[in-house]
This record gives sequence, C-alpha cells and structure tokens, in this order.
Amino acid sequence: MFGLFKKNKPVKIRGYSGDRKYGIASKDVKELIKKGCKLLQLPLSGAHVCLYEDGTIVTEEFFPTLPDNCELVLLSRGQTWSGVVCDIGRLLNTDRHADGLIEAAKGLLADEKSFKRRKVLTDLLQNLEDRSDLETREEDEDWFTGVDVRFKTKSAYMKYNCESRIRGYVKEVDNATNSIQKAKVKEEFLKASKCLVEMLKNDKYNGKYFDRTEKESGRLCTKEGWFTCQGSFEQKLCQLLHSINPYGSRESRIVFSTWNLDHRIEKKRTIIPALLEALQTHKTADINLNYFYQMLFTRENLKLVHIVCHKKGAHDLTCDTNKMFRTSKNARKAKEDTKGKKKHCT
DNA sequence: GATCTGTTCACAGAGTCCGC
DNA sequence: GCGGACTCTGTGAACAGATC
Repeated sequence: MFGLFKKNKPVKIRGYSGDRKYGIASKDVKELIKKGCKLLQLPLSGAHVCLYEDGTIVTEEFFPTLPDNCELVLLSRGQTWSGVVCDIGRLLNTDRHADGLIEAAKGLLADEKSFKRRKVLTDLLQNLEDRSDLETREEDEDWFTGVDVRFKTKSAYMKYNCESRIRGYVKEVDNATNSIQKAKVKEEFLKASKCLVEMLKNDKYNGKYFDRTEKESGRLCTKEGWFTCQGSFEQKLCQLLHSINPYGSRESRIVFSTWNLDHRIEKKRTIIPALLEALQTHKTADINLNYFYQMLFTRENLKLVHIVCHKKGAHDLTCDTNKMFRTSKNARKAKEDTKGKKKHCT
C-alpha cells in the first residue's frame, strides 16, 4: 500500500573514478541502481550505492531518509568507497603529468574569492607542478631565474648554496679573533681556525648536504631532492612533519632559503667561547679540533629545520669537556673519522 | 672566461636589557 | 608593562680578487 505512494527522490550520482555527476530521480534504490548503471555504463550485477560523504551503504530503508539532491557514488562489485578520503587519496596519487587536473585547479583559482581556498589551490598547484625530475638549466629554465649563469644544474647550485651557508660559519669563527686580548691566545686561536678551515676544505665545505646527486650517506635529502625538517634542537623529530623539495620549483627553491641549519650546541654562544676558553690554558696541539670541527660544521651538530622549528633563544647545551682535548682515545677517533682524507690537522 | 673564495651589506625574527 | 636598542640566530645578493 505504502509503495504505491512512493515519491521520486532526486539525487546526484557519480561513479568511482569519474568526476561527472548525474541528476537522477527514483522511487527506490533498485530503480536508482538500474538508472545509474545505464547512465554510467556499469554492469548491473553487484552494483551498489553509498553516500559520497562517508561511504555509508544506502539501503532501501535508508533511501527515503536521504535529503533531496544528496550526493551518492555508484560502485561495481568489489569496489568500496571510504568517503571524501578516497578523493584525497586519488589526488595524492596524481603524478605531475596530470595536466587536466592542473588546468582545472588553475580555472578554479582564477574565479576563487576566498583567501583560504586560494591558499589551498595554490599549494595544490605548486605540488602538482613539481619539476624535481628535471635537472639542467635547459630543462627547467624557470627554476634558474635569478640564479648565476655559471650554475648549469640544480644540484650544482644547491651544493654551492650549502657551501655558502657553511662558509658563513667560518667567517663567524674568524670574527672571534678580534675579541681576543692576549697575543699568545690569539696566535693559538688563529692556528686552530686555520686547521678547521683546512679540514672543511678537505670536505669541500660539506656542500654535499644539499646535493641530491651525492651518496645517500652524505646528503640530507632523498635522491629526488626532498628534505625533511629534523625538528627543533631539543626534539628528536619534527612533530609537524615539515618537508620541502627545493628542486621542484623556483618558489620551493626560494622558500627553502627560510629553512635553517641550526646548531644544536650553539656556535656563537657556546662552541666558539668553549674553544677560546680551552686555548687560554692549552695549546692548539692539545685541543681535539676534530670535535670542534664536528660541532661547528657537520651534521653531528647541525639540524636542518623549517623556520617554525628554528628556536632562536639560548639552547643551553654545552660542549662535552671529555671530547674537547686530545687524549689517545680522541686521537684514535679523529684518525678514524678522517680516514681516507688527504690531510688533516694534528 | 669560468669558477672558486672571501667579504660586505642588508634583511628577518626572537630574546634580553634597560629606562621610562 | 611598554618601547627601543642591542645581540643573537640565521639567510641571500653583490662584488672583488684569486685560481683554474
């Protein structure tokens, strides 16, 4: 009796993989599936419908409670839908050649008034337009906009960029010389500083940290160029999972400049003063320069961090006094660390 | 001439100190 | 408490001189 008065319910239906939606009116699920399969050209056997929003299976009892124009997904046998998460998953699986998606996102962005949605769309576009697989200036001219012509590859520039940052640390060590009053200490400090620079030159200013063509053990990124924030100085990992691929686009390259190589034990507040203090009572030859080298210029003490994870306040971490001076044990360790290198200071 | 190396300058943000 | 000056953490660009 009730069935005789069933009203047609209008719904919007789409398939698992397509984005196109169809408006259908039906009196029950059975009719809806039949019409939907015809429209989407799917086999009727095993077909079922669920809510687009959360994947809830639509039963005959549930169907009358649906609001008009509710969005549904028509699935074939064996297919499941976990709601909008499925769309996000599909989006994440999109490779950079998804030109259609890029064009669609650009189209949406052109008409978008909401700042929040603009931000989401521009971030999406930036990721979709990733060109990290390109390496040379000829292949990706835009990436090199504003970059000195002598750099022919992205890796060469990134390597230089890292070297340049570390050279800045050398300058800071040199500057400390001016604050030394005692001539003898100044002399020893200059000697130590010279040795540290020699060690750094042997390591080619550790430019390998940013160079994706380096061996995995040497670089801080993946072979594709992805860098992950190592978390603030007091954390083991970045809680916010920051990551960036400066090889991907010009914008990413520029944004990467806001990422910092943060000294866990601080260079200016702690390491340089510790070296100066040690030289007040010891000669350079008695100092374990390998330890100071590691603290000043290597990833032993450097963490690559997103600017948000860069804590600029005092870190309150001190140098290890057991490692600051040369002992037979430290000398052995230094020898092991410099094994294979052409020369090192003693 | 191209590349490397070192220097100088300008910039940003956070923390600290000090006078009002 | 507030605001300004200063110091610290970093960065990049531009330039000059040395070296390959």
